[in-house]
Amino acid sequence: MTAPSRREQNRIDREKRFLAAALKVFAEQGYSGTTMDMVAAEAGLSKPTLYQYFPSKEALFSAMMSCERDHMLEVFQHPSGKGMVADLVSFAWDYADAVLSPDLLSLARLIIGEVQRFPEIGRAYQQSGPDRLLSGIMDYLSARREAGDLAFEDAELAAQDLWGLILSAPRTQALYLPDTLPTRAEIERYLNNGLRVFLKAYSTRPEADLATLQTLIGAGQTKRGET
Amino acid sequence: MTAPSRREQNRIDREKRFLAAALKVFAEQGYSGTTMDMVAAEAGLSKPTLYQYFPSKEALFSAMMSCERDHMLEVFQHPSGKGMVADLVSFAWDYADAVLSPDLLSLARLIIGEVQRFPEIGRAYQQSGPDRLLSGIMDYLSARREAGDLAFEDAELAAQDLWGLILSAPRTQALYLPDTLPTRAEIERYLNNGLRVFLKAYSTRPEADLATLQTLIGAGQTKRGET
Amino acid sequence: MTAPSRREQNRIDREKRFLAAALKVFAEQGYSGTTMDMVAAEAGLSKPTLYQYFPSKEALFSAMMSCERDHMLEVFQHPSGKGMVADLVSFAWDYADAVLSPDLLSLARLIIGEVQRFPEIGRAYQQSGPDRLLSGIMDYLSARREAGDLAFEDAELAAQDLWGLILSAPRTQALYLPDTLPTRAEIERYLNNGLRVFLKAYSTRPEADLATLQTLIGAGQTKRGET
Amino acid sequence: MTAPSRREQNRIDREKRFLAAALKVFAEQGYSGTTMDMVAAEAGLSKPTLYQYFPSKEALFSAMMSCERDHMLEVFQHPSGKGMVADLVSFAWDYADAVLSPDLLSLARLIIGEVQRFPEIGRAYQQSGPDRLLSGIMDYLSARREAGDLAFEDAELAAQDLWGLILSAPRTQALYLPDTLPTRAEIERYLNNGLRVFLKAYSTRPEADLATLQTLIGAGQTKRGET
DNA sequence: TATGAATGAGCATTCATTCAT
DNA sequence: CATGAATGAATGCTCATTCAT
Repeated sequence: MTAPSRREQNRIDREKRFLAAALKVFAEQGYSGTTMDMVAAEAGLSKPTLYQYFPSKEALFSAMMSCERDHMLEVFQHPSGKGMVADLVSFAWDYADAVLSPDLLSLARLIIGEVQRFPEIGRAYQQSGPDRLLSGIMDYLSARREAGDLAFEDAELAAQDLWGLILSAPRTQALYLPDTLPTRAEIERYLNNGLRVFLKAYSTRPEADLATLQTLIGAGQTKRGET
Repeated sequence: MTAPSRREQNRIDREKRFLAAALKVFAEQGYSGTTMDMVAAEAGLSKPTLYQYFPSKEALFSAMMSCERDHMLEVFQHPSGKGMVADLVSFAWDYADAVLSPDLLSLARLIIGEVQRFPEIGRAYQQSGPDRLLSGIMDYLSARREAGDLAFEDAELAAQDLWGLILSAPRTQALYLPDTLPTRAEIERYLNNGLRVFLKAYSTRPEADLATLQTLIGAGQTKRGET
Repeated sequence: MTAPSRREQNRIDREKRFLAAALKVFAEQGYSGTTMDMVAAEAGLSKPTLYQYFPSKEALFSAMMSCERDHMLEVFQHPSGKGMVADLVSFAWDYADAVLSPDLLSLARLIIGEVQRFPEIGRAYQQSGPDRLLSGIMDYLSARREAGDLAFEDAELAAQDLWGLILSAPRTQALYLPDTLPTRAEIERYLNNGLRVFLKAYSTRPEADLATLQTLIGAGQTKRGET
Repeated sequence: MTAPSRREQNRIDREKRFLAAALKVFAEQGYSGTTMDMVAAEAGLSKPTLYQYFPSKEALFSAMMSCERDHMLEVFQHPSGKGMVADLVSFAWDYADAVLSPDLLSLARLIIGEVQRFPEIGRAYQQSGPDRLLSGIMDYLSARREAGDLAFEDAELAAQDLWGLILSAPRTQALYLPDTLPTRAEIERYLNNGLRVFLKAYSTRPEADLATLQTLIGAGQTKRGET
């Protein structure tokens, strides 16, 4: 495993700069609204250099999307070990932070807006983002079913229910209203309510879990630090 | 009430043709990706004629959006009178048919993709589409709470939960995968599951309602005709 | 000589309206900057009607120019009979009023600006405007030479000298500075000075004539009413 | 003082080519009649390249005008030292050559034709062309008055008289008849006559000066080489 | 006859892409 | 290798001109 030469390193740096610039500009302006000049300028390099790294606008777009797909994997968290309700609260906040972050929302808007022209990208994003997230949830929920904490037949449906209860409303709204991100308080409202419904429907001992949830809420443990 | 002259009628027809063409092309290509030539060609008329009706690309886009917003109001249904579970099943299919129709999905993708450049349009769509739908659900659920069938504190959250349980998953997927619309069977799966969870969490007599739901499902009454 | 029918009269009226509109718009916007829509709108009629009277933009332009050429003939005055100096003063003011009128200046700018593309029009204007004016001056000056009041060999040169002394400076300036027409006082200054030089150079009794001029100036008879 | 790099030189060359092309095409076609394609083609370069140098048609027009205004300053001459009459003859020919050159006439027509749409340009031209020329004449005439050769009160009027006597007629005609420039003989006729009238009116010893003028004319010294 | 409506051709301007340095 | 400079092919929009009513 030889260390990359200085030249090679330089090359990689530039590529990253172009990809970061592309992400920013494409997310802000959309595919057709983005010009190669904008990307080059944002990267602080020249247009021919950009073309040396990516042979066309479309290639740049695809490469940027692949790159983002890779980045997205890092969202998933491990259970805290403080019990299911605490785990779910923790997961929920992690998902909310990720899914409602301005950057990811911009990216999602971009993909949704361009998906008819680049169907592969929609599929790729679906597989690497939502699908992976969903399967992470599924794994956890299945483990809890094994542990006797939850009861359900179809883990996928249960996971989708959790996601839908917790994040569907704020995310849909955030997609349509880019200048009014939900506040922490609003997120908390959706989150607590969603978890409550989820536990009512899926917990094997709903009263206890709802009480625990209430405790966590009362203790302010569901609230995260303001930005 | 004079009938519109032939001239006037012609004018209205052409305007409609342009708006329909604009909807199609904008939905397929996005705002920047759409050219006035494309719209004119799709409408079977010439570009200067298009400009006689709409003074700019942006005006055409806005007019098309207003027009679509007006169309969207017609979705709402009245309760069937056959009981709450039957009502909910009926509502659910109506919403699913509307929300998952290719045309409305295309329009939603367009709006989401352009919302950073046209924030007003996102707001307008939110108000005339989702908000109105949500308030329709809220009204019905509140009535049922009055009737003692449901129990909840916050009608808005309850309505959002219903929507999120039933349609969040297929709609999110449909947004990302434009060429693979969910089948009726898949929709049915989400729908039945969502209603089950909703009833478990919100019904004042969950067992009875779940049984009713099961009956409706067993009787195939939740399935609608294939396209 | 039958009177024109009402139809015919209507036709002539419309033509005049179009020509007047064309004069106004062409003078303001230049040839290329003028659109047939502008002319039709200014005339309060429709574009096809305009085309019924003039088969093309160029034809309209030429017709308007011919029409204006005909109008220009009416400027010339007859001697007042109060003596040469009074005549010259009177002529000078008449010329100044005509040549420095905003409308004629606009027309002159239009012709000068378009003369490379429409050389005939420059020639036509030259013949019907300046040339005719010049020959009027020549006739008067020649008569005065016959009467022994003036001495010169070449009447054309004498006439051009008179014109150049009196109007060259304010007219040149007015052509270049369309928003600052010379005031009556400025015109008077050029005019009195020009006449003085002319008389010094051409009069057979310069002292007497200069004294007369001084008298007229002193009596304020060279000043005309302010606009 | 570093020499400009080859790149820089190239840039300057191209800019000059564009400006020269713009002068030619604008002068021939007027502002609205000129297309950026024409200018680019005349310069032998492409339209986008033209836009790289000048961000808009209007900017190109203004830049060209500024450039021409700078060129105009070089016309002024110094007295020959052979006496006032010889000086005036020399001046007169210099002015005539400049003012009646096809290029300057074209430029003047362009400015006059566009001055209503670009009033600043008319003012700028007036200041850098005619005003400067006039003040040069005024200075010389004032010096001669100091020397006792001329008598007048208002130097500006005297200078304008000189200009008007000498050049008003041929220049006015040349503006209107672009394809028939005055011949040298015609210019000479206007010139000699104008100087004669000027000396008659302003010289302190008219007979002597007129005789000198006659001598210079007789000696053919007022004639310049044919083009 | 007069006009609302329609359009082919063009114009200012921009963009993805390539070449020469 | 990196870049300033160049361009063919659009793109939004307009105009002179024509048709159908």
